[in-house]
Amino acid sequence: MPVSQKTENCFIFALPMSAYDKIYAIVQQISYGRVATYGQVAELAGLYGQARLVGYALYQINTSASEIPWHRVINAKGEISYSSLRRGDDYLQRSLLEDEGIEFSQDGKIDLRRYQWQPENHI
DNA sequence: ATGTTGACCCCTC
DNA sequence: AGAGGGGCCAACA
Repeated sequence: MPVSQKTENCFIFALPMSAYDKIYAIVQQISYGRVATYGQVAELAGLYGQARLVGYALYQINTSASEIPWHRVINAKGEISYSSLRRGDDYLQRSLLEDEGIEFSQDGKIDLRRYQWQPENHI
């Protein structure tokens, strides 16, 4: 029984999903009080090397009242990615993370060794 | 149909 | 530690 290309790309999910849906599905799993990096989300979604796509996917949702914890995604340097395009949502992101007990260093960085989310191993 | 732009990442000086 | 460059690819003009 040959496996279709789409199914093969989608190692966690039974049905084919769009790249964005894969990204959202991963972000939804990030625990309270923890953070994941864009690259980490991409890789877990089966999109290795496409970290930029994660940023773009989150850009689509952060203004709407979404149940996706978009604020728990930061860059590989442990920083919030600031951009004027975000119209203040980047500053909101820091505030939301601090509300979850995450501490920032003086230069605005999060210690990934302390706060990075480790996904549960699935069988 | 190109060309440009990013909430990115990694490597090399 | 900071800059530069290549890779990535959907969205947009």
